[in-house]
Amino acid sequence: MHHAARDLSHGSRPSRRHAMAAAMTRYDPATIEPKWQGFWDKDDTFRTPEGIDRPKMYILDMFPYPSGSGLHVGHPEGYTATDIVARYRRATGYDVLHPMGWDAFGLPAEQHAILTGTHPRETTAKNIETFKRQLKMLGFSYDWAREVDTTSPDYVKWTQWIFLKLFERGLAYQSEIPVNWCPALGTVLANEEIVNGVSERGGHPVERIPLRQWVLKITAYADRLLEDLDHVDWPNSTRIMQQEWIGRSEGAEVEFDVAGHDAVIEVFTTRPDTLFGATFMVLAPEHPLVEVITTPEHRAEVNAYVQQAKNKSERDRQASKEKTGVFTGGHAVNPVNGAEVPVYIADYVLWGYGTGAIMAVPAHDERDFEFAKAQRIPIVEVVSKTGKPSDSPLAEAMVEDGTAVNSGKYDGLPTAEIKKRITEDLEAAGKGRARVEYKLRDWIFSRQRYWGEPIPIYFPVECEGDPRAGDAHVIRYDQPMAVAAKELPLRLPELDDYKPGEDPAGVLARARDWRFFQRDGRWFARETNTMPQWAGSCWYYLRFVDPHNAETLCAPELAQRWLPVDLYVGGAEHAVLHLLYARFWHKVLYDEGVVSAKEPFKKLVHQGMILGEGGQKMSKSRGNVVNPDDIVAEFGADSMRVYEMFMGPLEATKPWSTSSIAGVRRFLDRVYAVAQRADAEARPDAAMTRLLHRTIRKVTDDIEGLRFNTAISAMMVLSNELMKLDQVPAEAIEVLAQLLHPFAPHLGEEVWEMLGHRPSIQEHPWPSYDPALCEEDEVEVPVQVNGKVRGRITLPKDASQDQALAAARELPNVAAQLDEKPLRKTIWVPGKILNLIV
RNA sequence: GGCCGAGUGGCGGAAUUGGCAGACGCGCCGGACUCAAAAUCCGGUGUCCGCAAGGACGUGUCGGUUCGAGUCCGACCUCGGCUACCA
Repeated sequence: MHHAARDLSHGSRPSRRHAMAAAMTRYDPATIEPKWQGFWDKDDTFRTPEGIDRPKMYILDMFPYPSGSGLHVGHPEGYTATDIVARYRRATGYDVLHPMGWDAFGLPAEQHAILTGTHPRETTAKNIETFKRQLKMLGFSYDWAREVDTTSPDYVKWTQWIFLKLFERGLAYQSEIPVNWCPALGTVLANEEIVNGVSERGGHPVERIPLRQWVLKITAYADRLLEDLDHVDWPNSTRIMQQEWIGRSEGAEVEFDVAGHDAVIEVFTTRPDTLFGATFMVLAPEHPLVEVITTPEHRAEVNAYVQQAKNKSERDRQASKEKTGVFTGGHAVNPVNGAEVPVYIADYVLWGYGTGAIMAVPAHDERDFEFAKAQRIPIVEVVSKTGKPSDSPLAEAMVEDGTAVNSGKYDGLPTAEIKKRITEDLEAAGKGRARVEYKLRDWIFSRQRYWGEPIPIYFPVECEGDPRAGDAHVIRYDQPMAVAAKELPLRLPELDDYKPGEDPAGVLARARDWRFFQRDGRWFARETNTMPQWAGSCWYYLRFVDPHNAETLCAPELAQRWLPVDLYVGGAEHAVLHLLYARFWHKVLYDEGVVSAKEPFKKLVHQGMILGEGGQKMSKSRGNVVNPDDIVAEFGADSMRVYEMFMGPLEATKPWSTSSIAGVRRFLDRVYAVAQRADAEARPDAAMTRLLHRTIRKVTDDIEGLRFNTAISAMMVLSNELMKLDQVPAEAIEVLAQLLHPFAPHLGEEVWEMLGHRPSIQEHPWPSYDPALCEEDEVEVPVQVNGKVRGRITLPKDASQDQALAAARELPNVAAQLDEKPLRKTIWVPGKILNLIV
């Protein structure tokens, strides 16, 4: 244990007499919590140290979107967890970076602006103020000098700077692509922002129209994003989700000549080994060859199907799993055997993946099997488990590996082998080659909104007069030009009206004075799209490292000092999108030389959801929302913090219980009460010494393992034992205060001060334990007969089997059993159990 | 349908490596203090049988491995989250 921490030389030394004589004061969080929050502010207790001689620890929360409704009880869960680790690490000699900021661009403030005319900037500032007040009220040890706000011009400048780097590297490009246009929201949505065919926010219908968009080439980083998942300490489920999202698959592209046309249908398949079983082909309805190969007698039917597929919303496509499609009348030639197979169109083939066309092998693909059944297309088995073709027709698709059959010269080869051989042969014949496909698509990066970062690009304008006056003009979108870095940030124009218009160019298109400008006598037009909300959160962890740097987004030596983030805590809902986008930008910045760590977040933990009292999701409509302001007013911030950590494992979903938080408050009341009885003369006896050491060990280990619920339980046990003492050793209270302070920092500081020490408690070294003092001299060991406990014996901790057996024979219960039957076997696990088999 | 996770008292949960199931807290019951109540403190509290000593049963279900299973293996049931025609 650290003896320096017991220096009682200054301040009032609490004596037993003193404590007994003075009237006991009640624990009053409403007084002590503001007191210590004021002290921390004045003392600058949580400023991030700037030296480099001590080990560093970067502990980060997913920063919140400051919504109008203020903090939810779910927020403090993760924030308390990281705060405990931050305070614990400071006390154990680390330089800690623990910052907080605001992901403040976003639709709600803009929607509010549309309704009320209030500028989103004002709404956002007000909401930030509320959030910050609430976070301060909870006593989190953030270094507020590093606060960042993604909407501040200073921050936007660097978000735009990163965009320019992406543009320079060819990773940001424009594309005229069918996008998810949501008329109600007046914007385009990313695939991820659509759930069940309607917008994630608001549930509005979404239609697909072709529009010019900015797209980020995240697919160029697919392999690195995949491979580096092996080097992060993340929840397995999250790594799997990212792997599946990236969706790498190895296969081959194969060319099928179209019979009677000078055209080729290119397909991607992961099963080139099943080529001999390809009994038909399917094109996506959007495939350009549909026009070419459709025969006159099928044209009407095909056109109708294409039209129907176009009108079908994503939701309708998903609603039915039934395989529909029509025959085009065209045929294609299988390159391995020259067979002519019919070509269909069907909407189960997606235009956005692979080549938008497949070779269909009904015998070995469930979807093709269903389609073939519906269309009465022959099914040819080319893989079998036994190495021989089946006697009866297949009842379902056989999708597993096996041995090739009905495949000409490849018969008898195992699946892996024929895949390789057939791909090589196709390549030699110029009819195919190995190919890797990803589910991951490039990231549609533009939004037609106001409250986002303007994309720092402009275009030449061909115009006879003044485009601001509405004179006819042509914007040369094919000649995008980067805004000069020294002109950043490119600020948003002021508007009177934020309503989305019918113009898919976005709200900013209406700000003509902003949009058009003249330079050297020529007109130019700014990009009117803004960035999606993800942009700011892609790199905020980096800005926290060097938040006020005006020269660069983050000095490389500081990035080197602090990155990667050692512990990142946030909701599982960001398992894919935010975490994948941030990793992508990080890797670009790595290539750019800004950061030297390959991955931004080393260890990641998702806190679980907090449900309402009844076990239901908290929601306004259920009326079961718990407001942190109310809880703090009634029980105090420390009770709220300790309760949220005591509810259960950090990662678990768990229901709120107001009577349980009252129990936690009683625990803190008792700590405060017993602290007033601290006696500097009293010494802990052997049993208390052992308990102290064991508690230090348990709490230390549990904090490191993020098992806060069991750490709190151990401290409750300690305080219960201290309550029983007539004379309470001050050194025991010191230990309790130190162990408790990361969880209940205000009470920790208060007790520390009551003991006569100078604040802050976290500047005093964390207590250490002696493993030898944790051990009992004697252990109580259960005695089993035939696996059932029949009694207990108390033995020295290193007792032998013979000693144990002798002691066991003394137990009447055991002796009776042993008298009846002979002892056949003895199992002795020292210190754990004695099991006698009779 | 696929993937991931979880099923333990009235409730939240504990048991980190196969070794006393139910730590700690809530709730409930009893007691002390009080004229009384609240607060606080003390004791009890898995279920069943028993006056008791004690015994039987018990970690979603069924089976297996083991001296011994909440923990390991196999099959299944239920709940939650994510995902959903990616060739």
